[in-house]
Amino acid sequence: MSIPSTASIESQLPTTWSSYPLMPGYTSRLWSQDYKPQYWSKYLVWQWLQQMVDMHQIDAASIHFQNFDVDGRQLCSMTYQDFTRATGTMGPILYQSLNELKWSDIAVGTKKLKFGLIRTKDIFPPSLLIIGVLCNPQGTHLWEFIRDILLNPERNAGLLKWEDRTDGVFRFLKSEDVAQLWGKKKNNSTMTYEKLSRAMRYYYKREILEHVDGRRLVYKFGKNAQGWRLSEK
DNA sequence: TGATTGTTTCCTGGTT
DNA sequence: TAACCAGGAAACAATC
Repeated sequence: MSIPSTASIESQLPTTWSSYPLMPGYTSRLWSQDYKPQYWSKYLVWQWLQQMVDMHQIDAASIHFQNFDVDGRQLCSMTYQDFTRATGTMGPILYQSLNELKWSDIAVGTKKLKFGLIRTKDIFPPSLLIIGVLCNPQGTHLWEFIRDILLNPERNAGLLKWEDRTDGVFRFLKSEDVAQLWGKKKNNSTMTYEKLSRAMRYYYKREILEHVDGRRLVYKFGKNAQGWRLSEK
């Protein structure tokens, strides 16, 4: 089977998520054959990695992210040893998860889904459901979006900065740019920092963020925010 | 189909 | 005076 290039795959994807029909209980994006990790773009590889970090409460600092600056085809060619070298003790888990995805019977699943009779969870293995969720931008919350920018400085063009990495204190460097990026993710061209910050303030009550006194553009992750700590286990 | 959740939008008033 | 902060209220879309 020949594998199309990442660019050609992405050019075939819809520009908006809503252009694919969703069924009740079905939160994944329908990609037909593109579910397979072999077809992932670099971005999806990274998203998968992020999701695994969150799911297994991995210390993100222990992962050599530069080793995952690859597309799905390159990812699938990585050996067990490659994963262990790049992620330490998490290597086996990531390797197994990837293999599970590589060999899942996607064709059967998508065929059944076309008839709209079966919920995703009935036919997809758990790790595949993870991909479904992470491929859905509606599933990514604002605080996770912020956290992911902070955790990936190579993808963060001076938008946000850690003030105190240990305490989870961070600062907006380009508040409006972050708001624009968030708006782009949500297909909302009218997003502003004013609106984004209102959403941020709602997190105080849920203890996802903690209030930082008297400092402009500075926020702090709270006890209910996960995946940002250096030694989160 | 109603309830819930997570924003989004708008607003007023206060602070830096 | 602009930019930001705080939080109430209502609306909205997705999900349960």
